Amino acid sequence: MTAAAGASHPYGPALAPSFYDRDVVTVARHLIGCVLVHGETAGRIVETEAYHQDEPACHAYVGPTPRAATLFKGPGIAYVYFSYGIHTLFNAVCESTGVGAAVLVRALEPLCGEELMRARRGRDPLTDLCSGPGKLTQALAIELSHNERPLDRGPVTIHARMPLEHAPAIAERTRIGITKATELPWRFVEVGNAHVSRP
DNA sequence: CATGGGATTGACT
DNA sequence: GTCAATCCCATGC
Repeated sequence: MTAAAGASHPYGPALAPSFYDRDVVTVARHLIGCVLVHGETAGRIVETEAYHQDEPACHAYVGPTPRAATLFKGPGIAYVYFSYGIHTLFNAVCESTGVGAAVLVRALEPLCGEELMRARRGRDPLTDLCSGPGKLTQALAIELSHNERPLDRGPVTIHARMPLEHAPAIAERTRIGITKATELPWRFVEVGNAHVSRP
């Protein structure tokens, strides 16, 4: 890779808060193909899910509890939380301030820092580095301290699709691993991408 | 304050 | 296919 210290990323510009200030399902679809960056590691987003306060699978459904408060604090910030006592899950908060909504990033195609990802994950196969929401946070070293940090300024940032890349083919699915509102087709995957968590 | 469950993963039958 | 790990948070007494 390139990357002298201080050099700009070889990706498009970081997405502004206005990108996230839209219907959360639309944002989930548009995030496919964008690039998630943290330090020397980066990956192309290939799987997302939308969550909104009006449906019971969303943490914001019960209102702004201490954990879910982040979801109401305005578009373009990170929502990071622990699941199953083991894994950290990364979301991008969407829609207007006061509305609880976020996109869960579920899988990445590694672009930069693959050896660092392998070291952090303790695994070798490329498709086992970021092919799940808990895996990608471990590979990119995303932690609870990144909660509520702005996604256009970092330390964790999301960038527009790589300039020369054509628009990805996107398939719509139902969300995974939830018990409520399972019928909503709010999961988006890039068709045929080997890094998706579940085909 | 005690308890139960979860937007998961990895190891094992 | 099954199942344990492990801890924060929401809920209820």
